[in-house]
Amino acid sequence: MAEKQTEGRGPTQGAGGGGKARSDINDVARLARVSRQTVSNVLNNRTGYSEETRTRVLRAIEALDYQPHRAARSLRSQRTMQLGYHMPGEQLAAENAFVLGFIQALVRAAADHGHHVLVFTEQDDELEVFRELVAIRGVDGFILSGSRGDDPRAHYLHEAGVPFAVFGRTAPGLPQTWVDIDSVAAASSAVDYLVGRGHERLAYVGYDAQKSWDVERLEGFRKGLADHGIRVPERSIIVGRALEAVHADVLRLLGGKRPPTAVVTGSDVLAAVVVNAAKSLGLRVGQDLAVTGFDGGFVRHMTEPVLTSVRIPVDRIAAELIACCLRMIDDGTAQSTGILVPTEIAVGASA
Amino acid sequence: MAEKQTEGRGPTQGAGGGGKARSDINDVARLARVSRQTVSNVLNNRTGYSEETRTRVLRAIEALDYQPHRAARSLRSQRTMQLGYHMPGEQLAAENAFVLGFIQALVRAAADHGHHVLVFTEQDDELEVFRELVAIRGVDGFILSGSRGDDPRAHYLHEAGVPFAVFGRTAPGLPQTWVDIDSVAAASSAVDYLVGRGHERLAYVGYDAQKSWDVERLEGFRKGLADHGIRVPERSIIVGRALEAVHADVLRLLGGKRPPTAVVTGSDVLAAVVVNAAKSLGLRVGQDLAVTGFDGGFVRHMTEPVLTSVRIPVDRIAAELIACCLRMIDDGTAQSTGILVPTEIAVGASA
DNA sequence: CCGAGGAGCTTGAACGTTCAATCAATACGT
DNA sequence: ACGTATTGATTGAACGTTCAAGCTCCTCGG
Repeated sequence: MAEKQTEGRGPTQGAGGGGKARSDINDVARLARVSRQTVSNVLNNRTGYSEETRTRVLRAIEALDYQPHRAARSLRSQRTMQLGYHMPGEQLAAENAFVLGFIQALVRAAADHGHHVLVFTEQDDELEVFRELVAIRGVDGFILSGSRGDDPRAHYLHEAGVPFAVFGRTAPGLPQTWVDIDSVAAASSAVDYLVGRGHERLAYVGYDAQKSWDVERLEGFRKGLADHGIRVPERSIIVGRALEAVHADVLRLLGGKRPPTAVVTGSDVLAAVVVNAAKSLGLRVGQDLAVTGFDGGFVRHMTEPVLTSVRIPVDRIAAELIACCLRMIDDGTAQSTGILVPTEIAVGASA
Repeated sequence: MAEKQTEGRGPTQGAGGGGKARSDINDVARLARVSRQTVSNVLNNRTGYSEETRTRVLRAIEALDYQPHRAARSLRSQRTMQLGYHMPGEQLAAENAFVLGFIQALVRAAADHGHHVLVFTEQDDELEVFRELVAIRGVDGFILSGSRGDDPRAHYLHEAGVPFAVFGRTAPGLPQTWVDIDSVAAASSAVDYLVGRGHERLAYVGYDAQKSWDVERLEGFRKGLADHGIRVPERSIIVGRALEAVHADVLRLLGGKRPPTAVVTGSDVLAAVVVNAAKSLGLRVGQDLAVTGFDGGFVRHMTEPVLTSVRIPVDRIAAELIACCLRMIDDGTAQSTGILVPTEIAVGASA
């Protein structure tokens, strides 16, 4: 069965000895006895080839361990297969505890679609890196998180016509795709949980209202109270950003007269602070005082007892974000859609 | 002063109205009345043009807001200007508290050199993503961290001839570039600090020996003791991975007879656990019991009082790693070098 | 029997840059 | 004055892929 020997050599070998040059699409084509284009078609599973050719091509790809050159691909197809994630830059921010898990989830979700994640943070001007990344066409789209109100990043990306998906809601006027948890429902579910376990004197500890989440979680707490016809004094609602200050306020509250029996918090980090304060006063968390967290990441395990916490389903959120973003990239259209993903309560021993 | 008008049109405009096509190198060349190549040379600051041409080119670049197309560049130059960072994948691992700060530092350091960071994590097989990234030429090099002993990742990258720099030491036989803190000295400096403040009954709480760091920190603790001629009972050395178990052990230790007056820990997360346990027993941390952490990230502020901690200088480390990695990429040579960066003690109120 | 249409495959061009070679003009040493 | 560098610049080709045509053969309806 005389092979036609179009040009019998294998993958382009460097003339010398050691140089093991990677094979390109032409090598595959040669081995499979088809044209470049057919290989390309198989690779991008388009139509226009027989089943038999397909297997021959796949076999050749396998044999040569061929993988298409990313840069060459992007150059022609205008797709980098990379998404950019703008991470918050503050080194010591308490929200950071959440971000790592989010990144992990994003990376995984992106990988499921054959994409990579380029993580960046602002240097000087917040939009600078965005502009650069868009200009050099370094990514196909962006994932944003931690929006505060009217987000300049969202405005810029919209303006520039670059696909993006937001975790959280932002820039009300803009057509955009977002994924969010129902923070109000989530916080109020924490109240439900505590009331269900017999608590009536509740308190709330949260961040001051910098991001929409902070506002909504407090709102959810208030709604939860209202649902059960409970009223709490205003001093039982503590908000702040500096953990030291929050700690002091909590100490005062717990040490005061008619202290709360349960505390809902806006994050696991804050819950840890509350646990700390409670223990300083000799209270046994989980027995003398119930505490719920909000996040469900690794911080939940840092306290003793392990926190009962409203878990933010990062995997689900990341999957939706990536899927939405990729859909926008494929369609080229920016329709306004929002997805609310449900939270659940991860039960620990703190409440 | 009649312009020569080689071909007077500006950046390639889409015929229609709205389409604002980006300008390419030819547009710049045209506007500056030089050739592509000269623009390219200016861009990559090579030699071979007059100062006057240079300014003309720069002016043109400025005017057109030109930025070279990343993919085109990589295709020809074989440089992606991207580095890969393999992040640990476990969602709930306590080491995670450290990773985010490290990523932030890496991203910043890379940006200082005009590079981006592609963060990834293993899916199934640990090396799978490495292989893929190398095959498609998605990055110029890798940054590794969290090496445990003989790291298969390092072996693979060495084998494949891909530049990489490691935070921590690994794979003893391999020529490689690493940056590390002197964990032994760091941990022993914590002992010095505590002894300096009058403590004699010390304890250690660390992770069990999975990574070299864990081992060295304990070793440093022992060295510190030896330096001061102090002996501690073996039960004062607690190692484990599950935070709950560590908590229980610490409770037992602190509640026992002749409990330590100071605890050195192998991470801020563990220190937080110790603080928790101490408070459960009614001890005032910073007064009745001194606790030192190890890391210096945001976790340090999660406890009350704020932790006194051995700070790992992530910015410095990231800068060195990136610089080393880029040097390897430029030179194409993998020489064996190691850099030990000093730690310092971030003084809080816990010790 | 012819022409339209489609399935299956191929070919030249293009994407935007850098590489390698070349060229013109000026400066230099003897 | 003449060959030879040196400086400043240009041009064709190449990187490895996908796009946009095109080509060939076969089928099928009229």
